[in-house]
Amino acid sequence: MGSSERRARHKEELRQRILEAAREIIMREGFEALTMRKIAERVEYSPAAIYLHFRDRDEIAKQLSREGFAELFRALEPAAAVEDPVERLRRIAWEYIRFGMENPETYRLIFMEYKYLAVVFGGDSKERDDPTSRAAFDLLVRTAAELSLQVDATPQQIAETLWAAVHGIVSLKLTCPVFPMSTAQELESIMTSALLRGLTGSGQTRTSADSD
Amino acid sequence: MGSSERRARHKEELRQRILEAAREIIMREGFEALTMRKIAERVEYSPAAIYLHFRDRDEIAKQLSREGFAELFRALEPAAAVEDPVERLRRIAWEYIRFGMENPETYRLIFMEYKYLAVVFGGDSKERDDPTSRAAFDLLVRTAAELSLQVDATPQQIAETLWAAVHGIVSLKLTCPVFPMSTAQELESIMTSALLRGLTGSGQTRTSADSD
DNA sequence: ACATTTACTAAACATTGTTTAGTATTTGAA
DNA sequence: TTCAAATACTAAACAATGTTTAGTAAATGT
Repeated sequence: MGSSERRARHKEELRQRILEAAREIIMREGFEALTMRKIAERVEYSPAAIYLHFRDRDEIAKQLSREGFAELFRALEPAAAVEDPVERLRRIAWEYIRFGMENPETYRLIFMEYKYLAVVFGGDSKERDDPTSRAAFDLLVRTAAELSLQVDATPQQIAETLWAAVHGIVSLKLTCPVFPMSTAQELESIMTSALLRGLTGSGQTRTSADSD
Repeated sequence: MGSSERRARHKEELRQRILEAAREIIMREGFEALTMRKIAERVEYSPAAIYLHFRDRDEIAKQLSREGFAELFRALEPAAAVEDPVERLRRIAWEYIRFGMENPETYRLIFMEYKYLAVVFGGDSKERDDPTSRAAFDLLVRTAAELSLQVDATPQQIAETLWAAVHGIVSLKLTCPVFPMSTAQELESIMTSALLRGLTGSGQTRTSADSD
């Protein structure tokens, strides 16, 4: 009987519909507006039905966080293919910030909501960290290793520093759009220029405003 | 009759007790654990009584955010008095990060909780921004203006970039203590060295691990 | 002395996440 | 076919939240 397969397929389909509904709610009204009842209404099931597919609300958020990270990773892939390591870092920073500014709720979910970053990056002892996240970060570490550094730090530390720098720009702009008066892209340009120059000692000054 | 004054004093006292209770709850159990009922229990009044002193829960959080910012400002004052602008920035960055790591819940409230940064920095059209925040930021801008810049950016932009950089380190570490494997202070040292070198073109390499 | 303001509470309301108990429906074998 | 067991689902309840309402008791000012 292939009927059990049909049922499994149906179940998976509903699971996806739940995630899709959750995504839509978050995009439209923000993460804090995500309620089980709203999801239930959107998929036209009772609230209790959702618990047959996800342990709790957190499970849904975690899954969305994982998928959001994968999406970010995909957005960075073209930049990661650039030959020159310095230019590669510029492009990665630029695309990272663009992703954050264009997908504020996704970014907030992954990197700013207490609890969900640990899901992606491990440390939450229970769950193993998503291999995607390691792959993404290794990208940075390997690129950092290609630079001729003028600073006493490991590639891992350089990568973490670069990440913190761009994350700082995005998270600040998302938390308070008006105060850092410069745009995220302006800050990115200054940050990247200064950091790369400080790290490598080389005097590149051109802006990376070529993409888009 | 001084009795009305006594009543006013008593009222102000209760207001302070409410704030104090809220502070304690946040410190002990985090911001999300802050409930009106818990505050009420701690000050030994009914939950409704709190609404006689604060419009809603948000008002309490906003007030704590303002006070937290003032506290941060005080923590930075010694660093702001340093003569040499480069060393001053190093010290400010160091103390900023120390404050964030030692007061994670306060930092989260001020800079990471959606809604409250706008309170401190204006932009929330209704409320005028706290003069303290402008003063604090002007400190950075003025110091940036003292640097001999090798980069095409205004002091305001430099200041915003520096702020984003240290904020990135703190917020990343607070959101996921385990992943950025380096300590906040290690990242700060690398970040500051690279940024300052990139901005000024000068080759300072010493670490700022002198304080504490 | 007495109307009014002030300080307060008990109880209710609406909204959350989540659980429980129960009901159809489907499945898989006797 | 028949029927126990698993499956998919819901209605209703529960507990916790922020906030409001209606009412009470005491202090205040005239």
